[in-house]
Formats: sequence, C-alpha cells, structure tokens
Amino acid sequence: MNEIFKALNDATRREILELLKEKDLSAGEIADAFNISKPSISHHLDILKRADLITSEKNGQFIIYSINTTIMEDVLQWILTFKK
Amino acid sequence: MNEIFKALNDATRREILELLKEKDLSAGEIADAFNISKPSISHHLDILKRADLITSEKNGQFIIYSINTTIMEDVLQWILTFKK
DNA sequence: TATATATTTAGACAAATATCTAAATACTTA
DNA sequence: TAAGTATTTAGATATTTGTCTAAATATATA
Repeated sequence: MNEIFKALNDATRREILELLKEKDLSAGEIADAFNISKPSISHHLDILKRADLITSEKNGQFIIYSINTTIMEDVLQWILTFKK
Repeated sequence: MNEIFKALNDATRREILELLKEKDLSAGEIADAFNISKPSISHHLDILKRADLITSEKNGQFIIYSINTTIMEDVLQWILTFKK
C-alpha cells in the first residue's frame, strides 16, 4: 500500500496513468506530453512500475508502457473500508 | 486531489484514519496510539484536516477529531475511472 | 561497422517532509 | 488567580523527493 500511495502522490505520475488509460505508449511518447526532461519521466515511470501500477515491454528500440488496473483494486478496497 | 493523495501518502496518517473510522478521538488519545511526539501527531492531524479527511471540534480542554468519509468518495471516483 | 535514435543510470542539488524539543495558547479547577 | 492538563506553534534538522545535465546502454539502419 505504501508504494502505491507513494506512486499516486504526484500529479505528473497521475497524469501518466491517465494517458496510459487511453492507450499504451512508449517512454518517449509519454515524455513528449510533459515539460519535464526524459530522465525525470523515466524516474517517474520507475516509481509507477515499482508500485505495479504499470508494466513495460521492450519492442525493438522502444519500451512500451501499459497501465495495470488490477492494482487499483487494492486502493479501491482500502477506500471502501471507510464507506459507511 | 493533490492534498488528498499527499495526506494519504503516510502510514501514520492512514493509521490515524483507521482509528477514527472506529470512533472519534481527542488529539491526545490519537497521540497515545503512536510512538511519535504529540507535536508530530498534531502536524499529521493538520495535514489530514487540510485535505478535509477529518474534522475537529473543541470540547472544553479537548479537541475531538472525526473522520470525514465523504471526501473518500472523491478518491473512489478517481480510482473508478481506471476500472475499464 | 559507424551513426542515429530511444531510454536509462549516475550524480548533483534545491525543495518538501517527518520528526524532535522548547515555548506558547487555551481551558479547567483548586 | 495560580497551577495543571491538552494541544498547537515555532524553529531546527535529517531524510526523501523531483528535477536537471552528462554519460552509459541498447537497438536500428545506412
């Protein structure tokens, strides 16, 4: 849970997730969507990956990132314990 | 959203929410549940309050804290946008 | 094989964060 | 009103975090 909340605690990373919600993207395509250096985006991707919120797959020269929505289920369950 | 995720990004604060889920507690009672100084707990309570995740009410000498579950709804909705 | 492209790793740095102790504020009660 | 209890505010400090540039790694292609 710690890793997940840590990963979600950053606006850039949450936006990355919203981009990946639409479709898989390469690291470069993700970086192009922000005014942040590629190394910084790479670092954000690493944090999201450690939290298991995204997965990556090498495709030739590119590394394609995908969202892993099943992890969101954990957050969902935690939140639901407060409902009611 | 930023304030909420920031507030949730700390194990101590998440535990405070779990305590308040059970029942309202004074600042001192909350502090007693942790091996952390009262000023530090006071600081955590302040962050939770700024995120609107808890409310406080003065009762004589004491300040009683309560959880505000309606805010959790915002997180819930955000999470749900990822559930395909 | 040499060059270009895609991405990450390394290392540095400023800003944010969690914690502490000491002091201040607010309320209660003898 | 003086003393005690509850809580916060102030100020300091060590750690974590987000960012950068420069360099390294990996793949593609001329």
